[in-house]
Amino acid sequence: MSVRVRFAPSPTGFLHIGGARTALFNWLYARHLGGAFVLRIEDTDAARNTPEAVEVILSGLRWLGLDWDEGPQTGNPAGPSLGRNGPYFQSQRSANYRQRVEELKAKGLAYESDGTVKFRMPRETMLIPDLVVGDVKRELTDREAVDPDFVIVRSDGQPVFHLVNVVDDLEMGITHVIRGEDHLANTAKHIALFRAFGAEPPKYAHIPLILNPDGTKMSKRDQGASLMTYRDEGYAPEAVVNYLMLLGWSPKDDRQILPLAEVIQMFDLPQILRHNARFDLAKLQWINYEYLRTMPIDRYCELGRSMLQRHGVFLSGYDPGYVRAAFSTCRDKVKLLADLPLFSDFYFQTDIALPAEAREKDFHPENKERLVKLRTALAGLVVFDAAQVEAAIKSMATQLGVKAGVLVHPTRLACTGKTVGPSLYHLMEVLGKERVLHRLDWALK
RNA sequence: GACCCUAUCGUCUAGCGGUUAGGACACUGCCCUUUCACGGCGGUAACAGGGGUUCAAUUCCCCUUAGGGUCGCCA
Repeated sequence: MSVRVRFAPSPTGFLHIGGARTALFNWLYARHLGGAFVLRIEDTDAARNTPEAVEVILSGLRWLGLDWDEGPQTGNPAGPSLGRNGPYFQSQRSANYRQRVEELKAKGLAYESDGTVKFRMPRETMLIPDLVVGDVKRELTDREAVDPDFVIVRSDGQPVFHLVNVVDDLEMGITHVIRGEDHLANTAKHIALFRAFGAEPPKYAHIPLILNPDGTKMSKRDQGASLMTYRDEGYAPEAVVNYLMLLGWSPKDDRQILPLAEVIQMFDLPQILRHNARFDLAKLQWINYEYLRTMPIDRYCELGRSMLQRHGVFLSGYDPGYVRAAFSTCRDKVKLLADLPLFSDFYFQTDIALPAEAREKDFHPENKERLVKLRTALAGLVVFDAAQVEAAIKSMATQLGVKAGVLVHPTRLACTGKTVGPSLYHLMEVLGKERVLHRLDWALK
């Protein structure tokens, strides 16, 4: 039988970074085995469910590149979906749950109590086989020893998570449940439910959780818990995926940057580590930088354009070749795409404003005299490329008996309005002679 | 309170009885250098503690400690 896994998030309005990793591991396992990756929306809690909240999940998964074989295509519960095992919204499956509850009641395995329906949980130690953790013997807790039965239908008629989760996994033919370790203790309930339906439970794989840097549980409110903040701050999705897969899984050969295709080949459940991992932003940033500087330049431009746009810098009026050249000079200086506007916006401005203190420090009369001479030299260049510009500046410095830095610093300020940025010579080449001379004139006024 | 999981540098990890305990991030020294970076060559840094088993434990077992999770008419 072919493998079927699922990611079953609840639409809370955002996609948790830990949920994203759970989705990733499910996806990886499905792709590794050529199985199906099912997306199911657990929207039983009507109060906080909106189509928008579902869209957040869908767009998060799409952003990461985790495509699903079955599941909704939009946030609309009644909308289009992929696959023949739907509906994929629990809010659309009430009839299934009702029928299953009747089945349990008919078998004497569920009963009514205080307006609810409770499941008759076996009063015994349960063995939970787990592909990651191994066999777990789950004894009854003190409270369960008193009464192990649990509610499966609320007094308002709504079915509870444990019930719907099991019914859906059963009816959707899920073979492997890969989920966070926070569900491990609950699994005894789920196994009992499967058996009550006369079905064999799926294989379980409980993966460790992602903790905050200080080792506490990462909850919704914690900094960095939402996947989308990484997109907004300019992380490349391929880098986020790479980082996430390294939390609890390792290629065991010391590599940190791994092609996804290769990971799909290697990935398997038993090698997943059993202990929780702390989220390390510095490592993510490093990985992100590695991707940023090695990805195809067109991909880089795509990410860069949308980042600048979000910062109010519009590039539609500029030649694509110019934009590409401009971004190229920033590539190995910018670690986070969010910093790209700071490094590149001067390429897309007509007038450069000099900081007030720079006027006094770098454009005092003596320096202005030198810069006028440099301006003349630059104006005389036939080929205005980085090598020629560098040669011109250095020879002018020699001629004036000063260090190159004396000319370099003010020239950078005149061209970019900033003290940091791409390599000066290269940035001047990209700007072109005309813009450079114009900016020097402007600064020397 | 009960139950469950876990434990190698600060962090992510390699290790599956005998290793100078390896790599990466971070930190840091030097070099390179037009800013900022990159890069190159180094450095600091770990087997939580205590018992066993064994000729030999980071590795296997037990206990303690610590961290995390679960015991809902949340999911």
